[in-house]
Amino acid sequence: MPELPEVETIRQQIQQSYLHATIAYVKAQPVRIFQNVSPSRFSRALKDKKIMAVQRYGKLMYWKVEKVFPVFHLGMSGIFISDTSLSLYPQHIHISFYFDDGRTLHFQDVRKFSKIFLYHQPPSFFELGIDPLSKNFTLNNFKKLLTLKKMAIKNLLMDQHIIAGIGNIYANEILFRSRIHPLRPANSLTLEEISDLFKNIRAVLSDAIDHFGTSYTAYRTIEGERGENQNFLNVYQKTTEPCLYCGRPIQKMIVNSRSTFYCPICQK
DNA sequence: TCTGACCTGCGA
DNA sequence: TCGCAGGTCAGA
Repeated sequence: MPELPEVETIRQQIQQSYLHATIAYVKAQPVRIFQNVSPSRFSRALKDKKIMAVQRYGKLMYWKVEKVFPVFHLGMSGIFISDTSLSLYPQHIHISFYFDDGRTLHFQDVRKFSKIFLYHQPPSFFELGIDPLSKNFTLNNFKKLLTLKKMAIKNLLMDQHIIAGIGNIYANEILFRSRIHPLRPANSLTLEEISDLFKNIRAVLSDAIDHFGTSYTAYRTIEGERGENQNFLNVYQKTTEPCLYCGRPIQKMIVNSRSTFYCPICQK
């Protein structure tokens, strides 16, 4: 599920509602999503601790909980839901955070592709590429990432080791807005195309955050509400619908085992 | 570079 | 019943 805009929406909501809240205790179920920590150790490490910060890097969200740092990768279907919306989604709850003010925040994941880590120092994310909404993501740095890379531009945009945060929905939308064919080798883009693509990466992701993310299937905000960005998509899941620019039908193909939507007329 | 595996639910 | 779904990784 969640790409950068959905994770950022969730991060903002958790920060708004739970920053400086104290976790009284945690109930964590024995599921495969725990990576470098057992559910019981995870629960013990957070008990009676205060959330000091809620951060995001790429598709990862992490909290500073006094001296420990839980890190959440939401996989395809991970969501956080508050106790007020729990009745809407009561199944597949893997972690419940009980706060000392009586509130509860639940982590749910139907498909169990999420990954939970716990660190005792600030995570570095050295294995990930540049976060496209960070200060480090400059046009010059982006140019350097593209040169010498023969791989298809869509694969490059989705490669988390190169750029951290873009998934299938937004890769499709960014390339459509930039009028670049998904299979173009990255090193074949002109300077003008690179500049346009750079702007559109930030614009598409920022617009999606403004719309609280895309709810195509599972994604919900912590209050159980759908995002709104699905109402603003131009190509994703729009096969046979008319292209915004030329009116010819949007087409679908498979790239790197992922459904890819594009306009064969406008995207060169 | 590609495929299958990991999971569950939904719609055709 | 089958294919597909916002992700990632190991192995061929």
